[in-house]
Amino acid sequence: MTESPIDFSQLKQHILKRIEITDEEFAQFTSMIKVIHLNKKEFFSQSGEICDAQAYVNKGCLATYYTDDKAHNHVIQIGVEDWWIGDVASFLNGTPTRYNVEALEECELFTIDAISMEMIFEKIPRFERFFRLLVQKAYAGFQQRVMEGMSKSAEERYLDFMKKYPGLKRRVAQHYIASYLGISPEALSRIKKSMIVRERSSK
Amino acid sequence: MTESPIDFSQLKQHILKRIEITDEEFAQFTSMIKVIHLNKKEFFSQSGEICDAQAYVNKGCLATYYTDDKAHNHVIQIGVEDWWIGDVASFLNGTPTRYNVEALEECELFTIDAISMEMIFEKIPRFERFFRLLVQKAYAGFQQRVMEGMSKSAEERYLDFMKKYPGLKRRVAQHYIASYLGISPEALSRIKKSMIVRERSSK
DNA sequence: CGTCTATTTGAATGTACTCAAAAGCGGTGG
DNA sequence: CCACCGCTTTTGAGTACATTCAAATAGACG
Repeated sequence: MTESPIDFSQLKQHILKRIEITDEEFAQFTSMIKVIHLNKKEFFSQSGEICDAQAYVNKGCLATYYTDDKAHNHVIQIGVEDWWIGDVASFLNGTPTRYNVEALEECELFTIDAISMEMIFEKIPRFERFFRLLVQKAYAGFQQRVMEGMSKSAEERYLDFMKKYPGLKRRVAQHYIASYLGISPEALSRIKKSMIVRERSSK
Repeated sequence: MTESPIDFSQLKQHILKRIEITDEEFAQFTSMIKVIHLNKKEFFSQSGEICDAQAYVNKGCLATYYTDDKAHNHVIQIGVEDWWIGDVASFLNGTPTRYNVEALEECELFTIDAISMEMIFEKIPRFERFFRLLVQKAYAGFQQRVMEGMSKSAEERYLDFMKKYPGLKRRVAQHYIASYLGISPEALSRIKKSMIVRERSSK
């Protein structure tokens, strides 16, 4: 039986951009990692569960959303290659998550659970810094996004979205993008249309 | 010259609810604290500055808001007695804050800057946990608030607000509350009116 | 090729916004 | 103590933007 070798090079670059580690330390880290493969529409985690792992997206794309009382979904975040996903609050506190994390494409994830993370922190304290930076970045990014949601029009937010996630609109269904932008799918369709019309008439 | 003694009892209770510390450790902590007094409309911190301190609200009430391109203010958070305020991202990363933190009443704040915080962490590592819990709570609370903003009507959010901050509407100007709820002052005025009308007709 | 789902379009509705004016409230000074 | 000033809140009118529901079209996939 042959194990296919796993390519961690993207993850390694990701970490090296933030902290310094040796090959050996990286190997210790990857030895804790579980590789998870998700098909489109499968879940990494679902509302009500404890999200006791964080996942590095090596390939693919996922949406984090929550479902409100009226059974409407609200996409909080879209994660693509080289991002981390998973509910940080649930991970850190051990409380149930309110989010669903769903694969929008076939995905390859590298996951690490809270216990392994603790072990890594003990062995290689610099990882604590790495993880703290991750959480801070998640928090700051979320704040940024919310502030933009409050002050920009839906069209501006759509333009920002396309800048932030180049090429993504060809990969994920529009209604996920609409939800991410905080509008209905119909509204997004109309915004796109009006942008095209304006584009044409300006030539 | 007589120093008036500072009453830290509320802060002590606040901390004891979360971690165990001795009187001596608490004294070490308070020795790092600066007491700040703010009059109504004065700022604890302003956009563009580095917010290198966190503040415990011993008395009074403040709003954290940011000002967008169109010079509109958006209240992100309202902090009252027994809360912490200050931009966590700016504090941790040393980056300029995008927020203004303004006193809505006369306030007494107990502040601790990043360097003192580091020193406390070294002397009393349990404070690291305390602070981490604080950040996590801020993050989780912010997420919660945003999720509610997305799924609830303005009226529901107003009802939630009054439950969360009992008595506060008598203390702060309505337009701050409106901004916190994500609506215009006029809209809030109308919502209140329609609630009263409905109230009356249901009797 | 047919079926299922996603997207677009249409029409009517609603919610909140802007701008403008009036009313209310609180504090200050005569 | 009252009159006035400035600021906040309320009310009104018109408008913009996105929503809902329903139907038509387009796309994806077996």
